[in-house]
Amino acid sequence: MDEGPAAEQAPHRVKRVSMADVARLAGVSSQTVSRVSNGHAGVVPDTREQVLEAMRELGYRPNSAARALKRGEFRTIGVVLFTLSTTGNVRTLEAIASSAAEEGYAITLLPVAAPTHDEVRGAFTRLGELAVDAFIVIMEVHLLDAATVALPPGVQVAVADSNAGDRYSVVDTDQAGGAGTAVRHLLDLGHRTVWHLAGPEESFAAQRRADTWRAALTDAGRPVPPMIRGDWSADSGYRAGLRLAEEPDCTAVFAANDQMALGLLSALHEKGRAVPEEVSVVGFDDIPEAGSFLPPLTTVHQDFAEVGRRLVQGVLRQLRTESAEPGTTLVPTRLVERASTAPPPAPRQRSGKAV
Amino acid sequence: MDEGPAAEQAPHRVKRVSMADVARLAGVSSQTVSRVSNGHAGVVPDTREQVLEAMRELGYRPNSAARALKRGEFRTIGVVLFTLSTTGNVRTLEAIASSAAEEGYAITLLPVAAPTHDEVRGAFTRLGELAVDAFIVIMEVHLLDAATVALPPGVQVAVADSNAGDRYSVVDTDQAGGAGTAVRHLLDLGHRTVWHLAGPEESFAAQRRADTWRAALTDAGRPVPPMIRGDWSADSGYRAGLRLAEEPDCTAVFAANDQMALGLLSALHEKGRAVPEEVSVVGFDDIPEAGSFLPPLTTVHQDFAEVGRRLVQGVLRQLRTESAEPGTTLVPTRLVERASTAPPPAPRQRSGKAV
DNA sequence: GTGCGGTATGTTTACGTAAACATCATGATT
DNA sequence: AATCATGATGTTTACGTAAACATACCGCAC
Repeated sequence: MDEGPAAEQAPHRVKRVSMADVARLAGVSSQTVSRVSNGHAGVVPDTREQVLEAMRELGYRPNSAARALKRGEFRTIGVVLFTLSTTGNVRTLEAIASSAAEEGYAITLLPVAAPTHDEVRGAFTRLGELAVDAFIVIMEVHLLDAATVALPPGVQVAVADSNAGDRYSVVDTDQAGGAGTAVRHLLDLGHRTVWHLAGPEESFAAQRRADTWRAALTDAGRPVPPMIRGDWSADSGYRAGLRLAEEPDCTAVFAANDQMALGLLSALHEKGRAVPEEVSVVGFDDIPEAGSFLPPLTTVHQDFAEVGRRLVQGVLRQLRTESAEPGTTLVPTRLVERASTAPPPAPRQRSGKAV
Repeated sequence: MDEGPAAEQAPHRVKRVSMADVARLAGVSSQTVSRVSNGHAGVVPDTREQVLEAMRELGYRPNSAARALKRGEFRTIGVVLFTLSTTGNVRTLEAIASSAAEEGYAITLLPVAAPTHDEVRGAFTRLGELAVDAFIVIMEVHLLDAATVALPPGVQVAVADSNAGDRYSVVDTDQAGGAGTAVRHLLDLGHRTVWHLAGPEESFAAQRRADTWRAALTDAGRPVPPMIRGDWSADSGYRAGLRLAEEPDCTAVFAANDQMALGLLSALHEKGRAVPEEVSVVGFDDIPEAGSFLPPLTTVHQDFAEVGRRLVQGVLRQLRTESAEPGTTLVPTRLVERASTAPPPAPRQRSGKAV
């Protein structure tokens, strides 16, 4: 049987070992092999051992396509995202992957080249044909809207970075809580008001942080300085910093993420504005490097791991109950105080043209 | 046909639409549906339109499990990696994902919890059962060795961050070229020698960079200072920086990655050692934030996108030719000069106890 | 010893797709 | 008019697995 005539037929393609091959070698039916393979009861130890031995000898590996076809499930979750260039996405993805692995699920990545409606729609179409039981979307909601039409029915979805809690199961960091804490921290330190270096308009998270910043100032009866827009990059933070350095009134800045805070720090240093003595800076994210910035950055810590975990759990629960669970779950943040914040320079005069 | 008796049988499970359903509605055979679905010729426009209409109406999506079973391929590449916490891995993964997408392949992620032999072996076993045609491994070679036994035969592999070019198809950044350029840049600036802040021992890339650093100094007839070991993190760079700040002879440091360089910068600043006036620092990677460090970091740029692209192309080529292609492909680097390097402080005296 | 319950194992079938082969009409060629 | 190539479409089959059903065998109760 080792050198059967069939062995010659396809020299170029490695014929995979199937249950039938194992069955033949072990002298049992393929159903018995299936039972052993799936750990079902009702196989006498003697037979089981024979089958296992045959599997080992032939190097049998179950064919997942056939298995999926039979079972009707792939044990795989698709993850749609735009980019791996933001810390948040990467960390969330990492958490999703490990949570999924714990549940015996694999992750299939579906990168979307550009955040345009067409691209997103295309991605969803492909995802629909993909070997995936459910998926998790990490992107801005307004793009998701456009793609809704293409959302394959019956496939469960969970979403991050979005406010679509009315239609989907959304898990997100408590943006408002975090931003509020950041602003209040600066106010408590004695700053008259707080400037804001915001993320890009398209980002729900950025918008949420900005809204909260404005509300926190208004609630405290403080003036609201003009908002500055960045694009999450350190570079945009640098450019913003050059502008802010020119504002003598600016003693405190809340940056919407740590990368922009880094650029900001760089620009302030270049312009001779000392942090935190003259200007206090707070970031958002708490990336691992934040503690090594100059000065070490006070920032809002996001628990991306928890977001990822809940995303996976949510989508699996939906899968099991066969029902959607719209609603939003918020993961709390916490402020990590380091060395980039301090009380404002001096009991300044109103018009503040001193120095 | 809309309200057939079969409609009631399974209220809880969404019965997926199959080719047969489409065929019935369109009044053709399922083979014709298959032909339309795969864009084969030999279907009259009239019929084709009818089929497409039926597909649309029923929301037909091909079942990828059945397709994979029939075709014997999944059009999916598995990616094994330890962590998404290093820039290199993330950027490489991103490039892999988009290159693969261009070729019509999806990416399945297989995170390995801990870099132990058991974990790796387990990961490979799982990967063997996964719906994957080939895979790409991003990890240290000595761990790959242990797992070789479990490598499913007939499945093609490409590897990054390894020197296993004799057995696998390896694609890597030209570590030696990059490290050599970095060291020579500092030497050319007039520094007597260059210190090295190395990455962790397990990393092939770290080892390679360290070896090259040593060789470059030796070639130039310069003394080789003791090597300092970090673990890629900014934190370890900070700790190393505290030590280096105590070395009056140290005027130039080559850090094995940008994160460690960041920590180093932070420590040097804290200790009052000016960069680049007193100490020059060169990094490796050129992460997007490197330009915003204080001072902006001179570093070796790695083309991760190219590495990812070649990895995918390599593995697909192997898949098509059904043959392994051991060998190593090196992707060139280039030095990005920013503001963290300068000539050494002064024409110092030999014993250098000045200042 | 006949029948019965239970267990170990074998046989049939279906999952959805697509290759291979079969059929049928149409119109051109003899 | 008979033949044949051509193109459009239908029918059969196989991919590898696992559920459902079938069978064979064992020991025990009557």
